Amino acid sequence: MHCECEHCDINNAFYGAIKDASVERFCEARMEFHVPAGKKFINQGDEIRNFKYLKEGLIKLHRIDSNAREQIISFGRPMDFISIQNFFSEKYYNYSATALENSVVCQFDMKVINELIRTNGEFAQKMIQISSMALNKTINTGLDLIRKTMYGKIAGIILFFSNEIYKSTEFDLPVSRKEIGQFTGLSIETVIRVISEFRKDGIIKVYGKKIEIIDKQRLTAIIEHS
Amino acid sequence: MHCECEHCDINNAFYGAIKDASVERFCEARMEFHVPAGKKFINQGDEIRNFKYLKEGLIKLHRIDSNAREQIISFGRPMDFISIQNFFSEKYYNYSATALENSVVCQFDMKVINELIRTNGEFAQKMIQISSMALNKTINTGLDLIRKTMYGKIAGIILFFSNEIYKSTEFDLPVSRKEIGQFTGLSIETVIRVISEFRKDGIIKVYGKKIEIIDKQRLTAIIEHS
DNA sequence: CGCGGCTTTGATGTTCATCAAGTAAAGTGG
DNA sequence: CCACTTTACTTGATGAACATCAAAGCCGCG
Repeated sequence: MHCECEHCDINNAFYGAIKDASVERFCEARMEFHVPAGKKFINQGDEIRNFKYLKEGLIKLHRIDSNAREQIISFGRPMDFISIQNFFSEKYYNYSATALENSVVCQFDMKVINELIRTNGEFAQKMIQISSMALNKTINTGLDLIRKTMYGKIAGIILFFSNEIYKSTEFDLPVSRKEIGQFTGLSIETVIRVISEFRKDGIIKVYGKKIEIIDKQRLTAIIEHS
Repeated sequence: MHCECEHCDINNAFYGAIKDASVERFCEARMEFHVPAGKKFINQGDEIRNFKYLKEGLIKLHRIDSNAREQIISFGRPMDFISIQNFFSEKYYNYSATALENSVVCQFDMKVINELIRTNGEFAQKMIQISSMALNKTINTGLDLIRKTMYGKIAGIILFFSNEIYKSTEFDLPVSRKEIGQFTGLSIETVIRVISEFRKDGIIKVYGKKIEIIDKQRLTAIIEHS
């Protein structure tokens, strides 16, 4: 049987550490499945049985906070490791994962990953590096969210989708106003009001979910000085 | 030469993975130094040359945010890995570290750590686990801080020092009102006002830096419901 | 059709920052 | 040792940032 992993993007970026024979083993332990937009595929409280990463699509990681409010932790893109957050330190997921767009998820048995870490030093190093990057990113985005005003927060998430996800000044928002609120910590109404103000000020154009950025420089300035 | 690491707390919790001969090597690569309270021993922008952990004392990790404001990221306790945050993914520190109490820091050369990860699977696994726990903790405390009201935030930090650091209902705050503001995202005046209110309501007693918790239950309730 | 969820706008009130002013404590130089 | 600055702390007054409540339009879906 031919192994598809050899041609996978992930392989080049990450499994480069795994040589020849190991790739075969890895491949066999792999399972790939499609998740339609809107479907939740990890439930907060689920036992962690395997290691998942996102091959294609867009997802959100979210949880119920101590006040029983839904809260979005982060967005996941292709190449992101979905399970990294507490895979190695907890027994149960303390967050849920839901697809925002049709997505493809790959997963491996825990044992295979753990064995690789123990037996393949290069692999272990890569893993630590990725975990470290994730921590770093989380700290930065988290800390930034604390201090910014509502304008800075909304400008930030618009530019995030524009720059990081869609690489275009015109795109369909993959999240509802409510979800933007859940991510930024703002109420729905505040989210809507800020978006409306940006529209009235000619910074963006809005057609329902569709956003067109008119004055990117001003959006950036709002973030900086907020 | 006799190796002191054998009797170090850290050794039991972490270096248990390192057997016999390796401990010697580890020990030789180790450097230990004292940091007096108030002294900054890592500067944001410094090159990362070695791996540090806190042996004794209390420190803060802090940074200058995008608005040139000082911001406290987290507090570090004995057994905490100071360098974990971006040791494995960045070349320069993106945060500073300052001692809040007289502290003792141990450090190792990067090469030794990296070599151990590559050659000692068990060590690598421990490292990933610790990194994962740090990420997990950061996410939880960070996300919690976003949503809470000023009462919840202040109650939270008081209970943090009481429960996690000093294990007592009576202790000297190791941070100024200003630093509490830098950690919680509140202004100094707000911090002071909330502390005053807690005092007037008979929840705590305050003598300058000294805090005595009178009604712990109520403090906890404030956090929960805030 | 009617129902529920998402969106929008307005009115109102709470939470919090900022400005201003003053006190206390602690170091600094003569 | 005292005048002197500096730093931490405190309180009040004011306004800005934001949540909440209420009402209504829109849209997809059974």
